[in-house]
Amino acid sequence: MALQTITQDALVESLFEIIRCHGYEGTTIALLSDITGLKKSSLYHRFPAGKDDMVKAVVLYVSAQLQQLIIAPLLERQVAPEERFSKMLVTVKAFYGGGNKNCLLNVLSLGEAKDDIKTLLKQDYAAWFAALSALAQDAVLTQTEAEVRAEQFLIAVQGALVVQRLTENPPTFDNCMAYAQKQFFKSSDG
Amino acid sequence: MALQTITQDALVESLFEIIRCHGYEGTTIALLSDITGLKKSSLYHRFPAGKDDMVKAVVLYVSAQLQQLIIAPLLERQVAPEERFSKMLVTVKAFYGGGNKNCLLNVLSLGEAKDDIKTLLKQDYAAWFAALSALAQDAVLTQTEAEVRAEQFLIAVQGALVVQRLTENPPTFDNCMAYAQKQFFKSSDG
DNA sequence: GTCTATATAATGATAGAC
DNA sequence: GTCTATCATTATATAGAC
Repeated sequence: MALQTITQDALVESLFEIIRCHGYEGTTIALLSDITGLKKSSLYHRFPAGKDDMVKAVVLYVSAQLQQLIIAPLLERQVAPEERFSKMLVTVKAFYGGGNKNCLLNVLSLGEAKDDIKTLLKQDYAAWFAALSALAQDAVLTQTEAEVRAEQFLIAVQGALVVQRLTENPPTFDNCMAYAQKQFFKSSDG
Repeated sequence: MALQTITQDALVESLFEIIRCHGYEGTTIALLSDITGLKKSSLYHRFPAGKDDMVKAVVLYVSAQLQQLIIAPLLERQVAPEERFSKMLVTVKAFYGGGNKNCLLNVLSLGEAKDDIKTLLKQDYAAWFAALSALAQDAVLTQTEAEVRAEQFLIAVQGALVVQRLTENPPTFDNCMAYAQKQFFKSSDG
């Protein structure tokens, strides 16, 4: 059998999909080995500190994705707020597989991942929240109201993912995102 | 050291708190033994089929709680819909410890719990959804709109729990519930 | 950098005394 | 019905050949 070869990026992407699906304690080194095709000792060669090292690499990868694909576009002030939001939704739907894939923030904040990992997750949430809040303020809302909308939207994302996983009813997430967009930009009184 | 003694109800309640906190794979028999004070073999005596038996007992216990404390009061048609909803919120806030405790439906739908357990979780969600939908129809909404409101509320519950766990920002859940109540009963135009 | 082989600890589960 | 003691399996992790 030929030696396995896989770039570090492709490997981390693969680890990400496994971890978001199985959670921290549900992800075993044997499972990572089986799915990536790399033997366990090879995984340890790439991540000397073991499982936590692998999880941390995945979290950092997701942080970078979040920053590039979601947060940066949200802050492009030359684009109209509604359009920035729409483009974010396209990315978000793809990122969560139309609501069929879990959010790492939910999955890893549940398990007994190390504190430094939970701090990174918290920072990811905060960054997304701040970008949404800034967008809402660009759309003429007060800071207070903008922060409420940002939080409500992120609650809708996490909640819809949980509910769709639970009910296995695929339109839930996409429907919820469409509704959330209307709510995000509605006039302040309603 | 004296023999441990604990009623089955108190034991299941204790198992519930451990499982909702640590998840399916994060909950080890050793941990259950440490916290309940019962030795591992005593746990197996009470739940001969092992871990899955324990989890199933917890899920059935939660189903009963949901039915008695949340669903039944929601369906008391002699009480005004707004009041039924308010009373549900009091129960829900207590049940989730003001947003500091996890929902078993989220926790167990993530892990690799057996299919019959996931079916029970699905039924719990469906029962809560149906009761909320009936309540919304009592409050004069169309069936379609009632079902949207019911789903939106349950999404808010699950999402707010995730976000509060993530941010460790305690008012999140209670604030979200207050907002959700207003949304649930607002007039149909939006 | 990947592999085979192995060490060490934790996990789910059982046998049998009291 | 609870306990001590133990088992078989799986988990994380390492040593060393190629």
